[in-house]
Amino acid sequence: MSPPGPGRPRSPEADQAIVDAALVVFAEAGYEGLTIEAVAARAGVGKATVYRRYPGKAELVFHAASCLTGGDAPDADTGSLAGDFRVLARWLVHVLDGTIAGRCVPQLVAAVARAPELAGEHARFVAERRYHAVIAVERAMVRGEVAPDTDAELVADLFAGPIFYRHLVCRGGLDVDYADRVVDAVLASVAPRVTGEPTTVTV
Amino acid sequence: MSPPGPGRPRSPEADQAIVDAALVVFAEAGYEGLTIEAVAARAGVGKATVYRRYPGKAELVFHAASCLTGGDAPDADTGSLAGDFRVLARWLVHVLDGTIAGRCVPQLVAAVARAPELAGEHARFVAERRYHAVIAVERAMVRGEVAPDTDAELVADLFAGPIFYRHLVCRGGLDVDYADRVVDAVLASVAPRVTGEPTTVTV
DNA sequence: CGAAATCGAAACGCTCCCGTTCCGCAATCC
DNA sequence: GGATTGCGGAACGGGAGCGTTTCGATTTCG
Repeated sequence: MSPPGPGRPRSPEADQAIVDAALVVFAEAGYEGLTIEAVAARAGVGKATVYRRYPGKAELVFHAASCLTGGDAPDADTGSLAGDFRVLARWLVHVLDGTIAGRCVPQLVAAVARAPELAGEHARFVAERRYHAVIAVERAMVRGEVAPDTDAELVADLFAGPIFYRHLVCRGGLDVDYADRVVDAVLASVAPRVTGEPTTVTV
Repeated sequence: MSPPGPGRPRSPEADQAIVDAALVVFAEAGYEGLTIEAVAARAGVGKATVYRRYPGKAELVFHAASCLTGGDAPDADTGSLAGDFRVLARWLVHVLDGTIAGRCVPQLVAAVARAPELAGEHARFVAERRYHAVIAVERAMVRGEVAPDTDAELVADLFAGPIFYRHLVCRGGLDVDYADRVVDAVLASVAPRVTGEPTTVTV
């Protein structure tokens, strides 16, 4: 398929330009609003050049989505849960607020709601980020920083939830300071209770 | 406009059927995918009956969105922050998981990203729910259940964030049990520290 | 050099939706 | 009863996007 038959090989520049353009158009217009013509125009490419690579809109969007990444995850093993969380939270804020991936997320969320075939890519994108937080919690468990029965998945939600919530629902107010405050709050909730004084506030 | 000139008055049943149908179609197809024809068909109504009420798609969606509500908020003044939060969290889960409003939220999130005129309605919908959590925290401050310098807005995010996150990003796993676990974690993070033993886990 | 496949660009027929306009009937006011 | 308005349904012209097909020029392999 790719390796050389005779004839002119496909332009890698066009490959990349099409994917980039597709992500930009997707972020701006959503799945329904994305047209092949718009992508081709933005990429500076003929429509045929797009159709030569993808059978149709669905495949184009699917492949572009699979190229979505916020860049490589930082190595967040700082030695303490607080340090790890701080790195991860700031990274997440950067991905959501400073990359094309962040602008695609709202559209992706909506698209997944009605295009089950996109659900896989979406789950991958999310799990990729979620994974780091879960690992950090498990490292903290080994160190005894948190209770051994801590629910790492829940903690990951507590930590990513408010940041996504601000990005998606509240629109903005997403900065390093906010990330740090969320981290502090989550750390407080997983800090081991002082022995003998459970401080139960519940009814 | 509405009150009686001569002639047949507009059918209230059609009014309601159009709004209901618009919300269902919006939840399934999103703003770009919503067509007047689909709404009219789902409402069991002629296209002209829709156009007699709304100049076009934008106004229809806008009005339908302004009718969005998860039902009346429960009176959540239970006397303790834990009780208030439990009621609010369960109510939020119900709204997101059991009403048309919940199914519209993902589409609304995406639509707001490119239709600034919807941002107002979206902000209203969110603030309406956020308000209750902030009030609950302020009541708890008065009672001395939480520190007087607690950031009520942040706590509201900690509490709503993970639930929206599950609903929007993780897709599912949203139930009463999850709501309760989030509430417990948030309560732990705002619980006053035992005096003299700050239990700082940070580096 | 010749064959083959790509390139950007333009045009094609097709389908779908928009917004409008009719129709015949029903409901309401004067 | 007569005028007026709304009803559901069907049709219309116009525009937009799809997916395909051309075109002439370019780039690579054999």
